[in-house]
Amino acid sequence: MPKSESVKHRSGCPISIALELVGDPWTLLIVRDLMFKDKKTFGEFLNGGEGIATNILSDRLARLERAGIVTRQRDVADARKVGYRLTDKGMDLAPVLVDLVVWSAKHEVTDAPAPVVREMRLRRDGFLKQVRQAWRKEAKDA
Amino acid sequence: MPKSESVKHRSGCPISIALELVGDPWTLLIVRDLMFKDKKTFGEFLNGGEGIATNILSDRLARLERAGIVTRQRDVADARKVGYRLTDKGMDLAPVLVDLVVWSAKHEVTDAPAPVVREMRLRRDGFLKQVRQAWRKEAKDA
DNA sequence: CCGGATCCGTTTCGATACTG
DNA sequence: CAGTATCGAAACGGATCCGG
Repeated sequence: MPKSESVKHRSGCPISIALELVGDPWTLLIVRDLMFKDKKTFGEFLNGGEGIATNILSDRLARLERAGIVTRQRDVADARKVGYRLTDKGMDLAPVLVDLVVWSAKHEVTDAPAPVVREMRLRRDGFLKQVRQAWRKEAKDA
Repeated sequence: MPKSESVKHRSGCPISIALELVGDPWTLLIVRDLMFKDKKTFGEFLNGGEGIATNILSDRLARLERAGIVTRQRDVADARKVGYRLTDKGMDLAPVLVDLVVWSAKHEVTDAPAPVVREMRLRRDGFLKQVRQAWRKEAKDA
């Protein structure tokens, strides 16, 4: 299984997608938790990802760190605590996640359409800007 | 592993994503081949997906069909040939795929930035409309 | 030949138990 | 709290076989 697949468009242009991160469900869930929620620690992912095993979580966090999508840092106050944070590269995945949430809400998930989903769909650009801004703000606080 | 994961946003809204299709790399490749290229048949996916085994391909196509993302139909002229086609639900994945291609081009793939990627990024809405139109046209021809 | 189905050795996953 | 170790179960991939 190659990491990214490159093929020829009929017009002759390569259309490649990186698979190793999006090709895995757990990875997606972690990125989503980091992006749209306040989850930052191992334990929070454990409860939020709903059913992920500790070894899998550990492995995926390591992969994401190696891929430059998240950074890992010990809490200066509490040395036991470890915090994860999306990098700029990781935040660039926001459009993908947003589209995915919107698609899921339309076709798969039976929940009543949440206001957040409506905003994602109707004010996409604004929503993305807002998420990015919140991320930057959090960086300064830390 | 649940099919879709629903959690609470800090504002109290559920943010769910369907995982069974995007969580798998092969599935994504097949959808991409269907969407952006002319690939339609089993054999074309085999060569295009670059390295997928026949049993895996068969399984993924069946899953996609069950999920209502592709349809399967025998060629009326040549009974040996089988064609696959994206449904409307499948075409709704275009935004996700486009974002993914753009992200990959920026962060992962070393290829020179293709003109198609530029168009996806700079004229996103127009590109999506164009893809959808081509899909509709193909439906009429068949 | 095309479009798969089946079998099988190998790899990976994931639940639980355990450790610092 | 933040992970490792272990081990059975599942998925993968390669080859081969089969029906039209």
